[in-house]
Amino acid sequence: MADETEKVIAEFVERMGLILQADGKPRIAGRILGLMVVHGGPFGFTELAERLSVSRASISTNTRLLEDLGIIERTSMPGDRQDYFRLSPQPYARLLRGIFERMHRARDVVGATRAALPKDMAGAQERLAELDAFYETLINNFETVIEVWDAKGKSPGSQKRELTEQPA
Amino acid sequence: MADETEKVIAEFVERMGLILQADGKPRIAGRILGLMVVHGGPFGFTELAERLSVSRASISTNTRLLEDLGIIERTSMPGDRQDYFRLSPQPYARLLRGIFERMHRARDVVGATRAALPKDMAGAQERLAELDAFYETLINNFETVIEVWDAKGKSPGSQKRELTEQPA
DNA sequence: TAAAGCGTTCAATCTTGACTGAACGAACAA
DNA sequence: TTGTTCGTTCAGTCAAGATTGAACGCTTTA
Repeated sequence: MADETEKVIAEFVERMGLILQADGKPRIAGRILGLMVVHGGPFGFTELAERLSVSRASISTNTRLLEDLGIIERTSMPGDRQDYFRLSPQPYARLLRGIFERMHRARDVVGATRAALPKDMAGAQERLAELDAFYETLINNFETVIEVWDAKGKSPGSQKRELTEQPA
Repeated sequence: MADETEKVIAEFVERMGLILQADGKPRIAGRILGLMVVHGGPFGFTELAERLSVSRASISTNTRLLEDLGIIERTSMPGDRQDYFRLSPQPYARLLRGIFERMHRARDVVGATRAALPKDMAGAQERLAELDAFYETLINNFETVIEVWDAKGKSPGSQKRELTEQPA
């Protein structure tokens, strides 16, 4: 693999780290995800630690985080007691759920406040209603995107997944 | 105003702080926004600092942040050399732009990587294309929401803004 | 049995960014 | 002029959370 290509990949992995970080997740989680996007194959636990020059403790924590989010899956190889990880079937839609749920929580806060505030605080009620409506449309729209994306993932067209491409 | 009401408001202000924080913005910015949502009226610079028990330096920094985002506006009162702040006309859609731009940047990273990577890395190209497409639909959808919301704000129906409600 | 490799956990460290206090210049008042 | 009230800036502090090293329990191998 060309030197230039290596550089591009390293850069991408790093940027994915920053992107996930901007999403409130640890940077290392993003780097792991980045690595999995470019090189498809399952990665071994130790291998991840080495490639990212990061402690095994971090790999343990962050793979579990990504696993809990449903973004990656833990697998195993026959005759090998190491854990392996690879992208989940619909990794990206899962990423969305985080944002989606945050919005939902925000709307709940607004709704609860609105209900708890006296009706005669007209100005406050009005502004809260507007904020509520805003989150409402936002959430509805997000729901649509997630559904569409999930459906797309279930279509036979993009179901292919090469488990062994590049021994990673 | 009832004691219970005060408590609800304080709670709301605090939660708005956390909501904005989850969005990568300082907590105090969220508290300022929360205060403005419940009490509509313009707030004086010093008043904000006192009500939130926060340094004037923080108010300076965070009002400017919100101002730059287009979420609040700085105004002035005749015969008073203090600065005053109030919600912008379409405050919530502005909040969105942050997320929107982050997504845009993310898609650019993916696109650039895809272009820089050799075409014969079929697996990588395919996965990057999928991620690219994902951000694409996401961005398109967001654009729609923002447009819809902007249009709504421009309709005469919700144009009312009570500048003087509650001397705050 | 012992030794090595595995993943997890936890206390400690390190990093990042929010927040503050103090100093400052500008505008106004006396 | 001096003194006060503004808002801003900046160096320093502080807090939150990411990351690590070490210890641990478990499983496999010899």
